[in-house]
Amino acid sequence: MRMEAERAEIPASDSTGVQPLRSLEKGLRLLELFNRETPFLTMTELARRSGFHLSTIQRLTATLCNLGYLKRDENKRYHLGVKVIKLGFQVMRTLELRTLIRPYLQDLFNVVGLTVNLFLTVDDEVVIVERLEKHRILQYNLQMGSSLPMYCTAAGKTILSFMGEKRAQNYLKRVSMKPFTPHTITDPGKFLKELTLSRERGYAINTQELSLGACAVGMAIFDKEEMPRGAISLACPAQHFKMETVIEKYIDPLKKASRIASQFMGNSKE
Amino acid sequence: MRMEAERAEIPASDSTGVQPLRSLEKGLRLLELFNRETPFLTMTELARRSGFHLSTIQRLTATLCNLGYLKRDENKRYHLGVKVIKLGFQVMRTLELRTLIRPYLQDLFNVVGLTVNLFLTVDDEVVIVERLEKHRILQYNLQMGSSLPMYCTAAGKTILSFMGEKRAQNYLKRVSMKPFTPHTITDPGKFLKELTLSRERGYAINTQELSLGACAVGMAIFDKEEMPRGAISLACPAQHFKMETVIEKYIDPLKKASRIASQFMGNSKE
DNA sequence: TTCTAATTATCGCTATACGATATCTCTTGT
DNA sequence: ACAAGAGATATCGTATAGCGATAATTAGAA
Repeated sequence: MRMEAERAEIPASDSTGVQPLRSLEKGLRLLELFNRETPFLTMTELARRSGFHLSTIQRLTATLCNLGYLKRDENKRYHLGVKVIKLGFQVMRTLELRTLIRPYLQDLFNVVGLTVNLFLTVDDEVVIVERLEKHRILQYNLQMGSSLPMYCTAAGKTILSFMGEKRAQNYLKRVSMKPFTPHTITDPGKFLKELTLSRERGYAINTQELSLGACAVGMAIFDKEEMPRGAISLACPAQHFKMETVIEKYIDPLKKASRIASQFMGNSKE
Repeated sequence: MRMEAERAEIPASDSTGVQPLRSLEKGLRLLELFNRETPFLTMTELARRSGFHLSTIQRLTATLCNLGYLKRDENKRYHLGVKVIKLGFQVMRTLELRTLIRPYLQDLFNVVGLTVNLFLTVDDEVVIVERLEKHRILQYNLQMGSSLPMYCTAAGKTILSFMGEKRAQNYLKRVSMKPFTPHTITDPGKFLKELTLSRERGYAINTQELSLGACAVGMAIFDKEEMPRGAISLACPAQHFKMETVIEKYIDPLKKASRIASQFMGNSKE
């Protein structure tokens, strides 16, 4: 019975008829449990968070440790192994979009003189894939590879706004809207209203919702199916820039860059 | 029979009595096949390179695609998925040594005024875990997370020099010493001689062996078992600096930093 | 077109991964 | 110091998940 419940958490592979490999799925799920909030996890914590049987955790951790994907410290806490880094950076090299769009981002950067970010969607977050930094404003040390929530970033919000009401609502069910600053939107109703507004005008704004003193405007990037896959955002310190003037002055170059990026993703609209 | 041969490639988990999970191992092995030389691989190529049965590849790729760890382009070539990035950067955040040693690397950087790199060993390569860049000299765009061969880097050579004759020889059996420049050492015998020299003086030198115009000196970092686990290196453009004077002037601060790093790794020598 | 190579789908067998349980190792409180 | 409890390891019989073979399909090349 408990076993059934466990299985239920991993939906069957539906994209193809090939049977999915359960232990591989579980192993990767386990790796994903290590994040900013919980970089160190013990066996029982892993069991609790994953829902997997403790014996399963034993086998998974042993295997992952052997391969260098997990390490264990003297307190028997596990953390991700250095080996994972190599994979991570291999992806950065591979990402076609990133290399293709880079010169255009540089152009954008030269024109606007603000921090330029290229985001891609991963699960329920956005990951910085390219970044040209102007001002050091954030509390956080953002860099390429950093992943951020969608509900408090301009990039995430514009992406969500184009995913459709249904999907946005499901997103809100999944995540908890933890307030990063007093400006963080934590009310789902209010958030959905702003998504509508964002979709209508074609861009989303973040006013100090992730980090005090930091504002941004983001425009989505679409693939060939017209689905938002990522976004480009301009970020600036709140005290030196008025968002309205930033938008008025720079929305066109931003639009241009995001359209080019969309084209690189196979989008051919207009 | 063929099955047996396949199994033989994955040695049994020996660190603990727990049985290893074959399909998890295979899945991760598959991901590791994607590297700088071969960022895109088709199913049959994967089968060839891994030695796994084609049916196995089917299952592995399907599972990994579902989870977002692999993507497939329109030509049915697979490449690593964006999801891997998140894991990669989570490691960077987690790495204790990196955060602990950072201020000391900054000190070192201020004193020497050369590019400072912190490397950790991963498999048969060294991975840049922290980097303070002074001169833009390399052909390659090195950055945090980049992985490099050991046989043509100061960091890799000093690490190898302290791993013991036996292990160094095994290393040489595994890797092919592809020449990056005319200065790259490609003769195993000559290389082993230099390792001996490096061990005796306590540091290794790289004279344009990876990239023309780039020199470096590296010192190893040891863990509590006196095993080299990484290295700190100073890099500079060859035409503006004489290696002998660099070493004479800066070997002491470099030694100091690498000793502190060793202490952070639990090493308590002297 | 035909031939070849690669990809996708199907299936029965058995090694494999499963969960339960027992043992061992800690920490914590009395 | 000892007991109690929680957590980590080891063991084991069983069911099933993953295995390889092979067939069917598609895509390219000649």
